[in-house]
Amino acid sequence: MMSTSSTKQVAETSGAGSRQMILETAARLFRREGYSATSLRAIAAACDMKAGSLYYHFESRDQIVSEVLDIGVQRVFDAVKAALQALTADAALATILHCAIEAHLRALLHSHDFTSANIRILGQVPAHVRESHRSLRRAYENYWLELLSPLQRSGQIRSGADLQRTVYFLFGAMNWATEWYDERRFDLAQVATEMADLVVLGLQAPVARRGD
Amino acid sequence: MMSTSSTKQVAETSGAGSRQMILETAARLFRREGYSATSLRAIAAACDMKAGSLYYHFESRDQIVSEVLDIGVQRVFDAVKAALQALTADAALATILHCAIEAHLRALLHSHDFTSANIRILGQVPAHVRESHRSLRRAYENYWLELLSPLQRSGQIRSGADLQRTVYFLFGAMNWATEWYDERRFDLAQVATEMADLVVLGLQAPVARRGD
DNA sequence: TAATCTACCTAACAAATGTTAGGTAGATCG
DNA sequence: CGATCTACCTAACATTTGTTAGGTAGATTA
Repeated sequence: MMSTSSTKQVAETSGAGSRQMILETAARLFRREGYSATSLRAIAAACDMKAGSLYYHFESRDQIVSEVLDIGVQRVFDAVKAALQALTADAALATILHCAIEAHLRALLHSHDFTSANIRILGQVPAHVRESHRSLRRAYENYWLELLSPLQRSGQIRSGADLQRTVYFLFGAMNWATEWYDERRFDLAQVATEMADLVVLGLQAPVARRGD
Repeated sequence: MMSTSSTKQVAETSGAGSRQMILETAARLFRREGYSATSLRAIAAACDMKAGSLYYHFESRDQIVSEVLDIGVQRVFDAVKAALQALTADAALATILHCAIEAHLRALLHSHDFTSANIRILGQVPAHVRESHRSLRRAYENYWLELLSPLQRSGQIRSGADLQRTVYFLFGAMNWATEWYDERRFDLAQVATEMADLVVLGLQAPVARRGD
């Protein structure tokens, strides 16, 4: 089990030291204000520090944002992998997709600034930062492709569906939730179920473009 | 009233007007670099001007970004409305959705910096700019809701689908294309067809969660 | 011709930026 | 005890930022 600390987050951030706190603060500000609008002084101030002190823990601003980006994808990746490993090997399309979608949405939306920050600022960071981050993103994308691929070969997904684009559509529908999801107005499990219903029905049925 | 308007009208309608050029340049840079990273000096330089000159045409940087945002949504809005007006009143779900999705994607992705800029920078602009832009976005969202609503009442869309969330999912899948679409690698009509297939099948079939 | 208007320009402003150099209180250690 | 290490601090640097004030060449108008 995890530690028995009553306030886990405080215990973790203060226990693991300032470095982790800086990363979490940076992720929160990057997500809310964007990349360029988040200065080192703002990050430092939110940590009760001064800007120069950040250089004790990091070599540059780019290194901070780079780590924030990587952590963001890794958290979603790990969450989805863990959720799917709990399924049996012969799980059906609907089960697999619902499980993966809910895990992705939960990691993305529930108090994880890293994941939301990743979605929002990736298009704003300097090219070399984005480049060094690309392999991890590619790996996560491939993970989804290899999740769907056997389902198409076994006939559970109609052969007409292009899996590459399907994954893009799915990522879009899920990641866009960072723009509208509000945990006070929506229930995450219900959103995940609705999205899974839509996609499962859209993928498994045979194509019938005219009439019904 | 219309007497000596020849000069004025030429200046207004010719694309050579500096004001329009500034807006187009700003949209292009906002899209590529993000909001905070695009300075007035950069916009001006790309127009062969100096930063101070922009204040002859605009009151502030906020006004420029505000107009860019509005134009972005308005272009997509107009394109979708025009495409749907070409349909007959009794068009089926599949036809309507395919038409609307293709129009949205085409306006979003084909050489329209305004539309892509809108998607990318909306989350980065100051709150009061985003606020003044909200009614237009809300109007476009409602347009889609009122597009789907009669289709659900007539039974073409299963009653279990929540239309509000469905529109969110759709916007996500479509708008996310700004992150991966490359006109050299994909065919827009095909992407639109695949997305429409997925969504139409997902919406029209009855919910059947287990087997078939 | 003289006056005005258009569409820019230059130059400066205060504030904010990432980054660096050097200093320092307090803990740890030989 | 003194030495070293940790984790910050202050103060400055060269740029860059949005914005403003005032100027000006050229076209238009009276």
